[in-house]
Amino acid sequence: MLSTGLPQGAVPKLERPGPLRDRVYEALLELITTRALQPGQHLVESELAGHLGVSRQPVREALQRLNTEGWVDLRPAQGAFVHEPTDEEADQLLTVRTLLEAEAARLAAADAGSAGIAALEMLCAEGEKAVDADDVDAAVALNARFHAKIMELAGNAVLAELAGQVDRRVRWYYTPVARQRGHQSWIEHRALIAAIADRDQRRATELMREHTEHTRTSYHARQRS
Amino acid sequence: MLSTGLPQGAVPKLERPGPLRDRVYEALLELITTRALQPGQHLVESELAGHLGVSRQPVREALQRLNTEGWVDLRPAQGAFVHEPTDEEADQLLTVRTLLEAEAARLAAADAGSAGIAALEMLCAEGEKAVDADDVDAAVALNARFHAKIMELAGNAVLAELAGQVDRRVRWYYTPVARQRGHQSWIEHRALIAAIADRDQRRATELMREHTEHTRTSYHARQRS
DNA sequence: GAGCCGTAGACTGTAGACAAAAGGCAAAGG
DNA sequence: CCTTTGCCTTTTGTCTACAGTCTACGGCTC
Repeated sequence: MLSTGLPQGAVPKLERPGPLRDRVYEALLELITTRALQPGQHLVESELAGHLGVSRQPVREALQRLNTEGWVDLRPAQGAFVHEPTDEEADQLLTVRTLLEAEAARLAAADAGSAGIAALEMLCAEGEKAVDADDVDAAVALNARFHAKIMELAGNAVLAELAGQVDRRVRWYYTPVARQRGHQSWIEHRALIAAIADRDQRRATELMREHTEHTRTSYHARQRS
Repeated sequence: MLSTGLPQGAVPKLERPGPLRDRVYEALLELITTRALQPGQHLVESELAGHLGVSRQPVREALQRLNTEGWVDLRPAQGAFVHEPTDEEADQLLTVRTLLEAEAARLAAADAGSAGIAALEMLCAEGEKAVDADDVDAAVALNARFHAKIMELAGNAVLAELAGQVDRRVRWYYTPVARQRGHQSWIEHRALIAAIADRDQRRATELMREHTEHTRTSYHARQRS
């Protein structure tokens, strides 16, 4: 036990830079999701290393992680290429997302505390405000946080881990479409919160399923245009 | 077009060793799942490198991949430790597995061809034979192949990818328990095949759900002993 | 005797260098 | 004019070396 009277949280933990590979990973993921690196593009290690001011090694490790998570394709002895999502893959990903999110909604409904529900409602309110203000970026971010919060309330770390990755990839494909939907989305969120507050597992599952299925519908509608 | 008269498939493709990191990855995963490397054990890079006859680099890359997939915990500036599964985590993993497998069964029931069903029945027959012969290792392997086949029939690559990883980890936790169940398991498989052959999505889902839930029950029963 | 500080060892994190393989281009031959 | 072959450039895969950091042990002080 510390004998000093310092409050526990006051020590800023003197933030260490942390492993370089992780920061490279974050940077590359940001570049990919923002379309700065386009699908199919050839990623040259030395190039990225020079651009980021680090050695090739951390870049390599970051690329490998991105590979296992499906963001880049690592062709042996040839290099890394930004993954090109096919329509089929996007569809399969949406199927899985629906599954995971629906289960999360069910679990959240099973044991949601009033504090959690309050947090959801707050996020929802902010989201609606962002939509009204036409602040699309904020709305998208709040949407992500809303779903993440439900995951948190579900209390299943493994599920959250998988859903986090799937969601992020879905959002990558879905970004161009996201600007259409927006208002309707938050209405559905409201209904979902109500179901969770009522501890109605079946209704929560069904609402979340419909909600994510609407995403799929929007995606396909977009594809055709 | 080749002017030589060589038959197309006869060329053995002269198997190249492939990236060293992948083989190191496979080797380490084998060592972990077979309990040669016990949970909590400290994995020293240079040690493994020397033991496998390679440099530290491929070992590092393999460890990082194992880290992202949840097999080892990579504590910064301290090294890699074989992940220690907690009861809670095992339970969450089983929940997710139930979810994924049940969906796979539904999809398989939705569009299963007669060829696929025949393959399932063949695997089932072999599995029953292995159980009767008390060949536990073969039975476990065939069980894995059976579930993998259903995944394949589901025709969802993303789902298969996730389920493959989850399944392997579940099997890791579950291995000591596996020797109890065995006979009952294949009876349930038979029922599942019948549901898929009938294209009864609801029944296939439910049967697979019960089937994987039985695994959970066995696990918890084991825990108490 | 107990607790603290200093030092040494070991391991990881990162950088740089070398060898091998793949793809592209040009020149020679049919 | 087309095909094929050889070379060359580029990029990856692997190894070795060095610096930073954490842990553990031993001595020292109170």
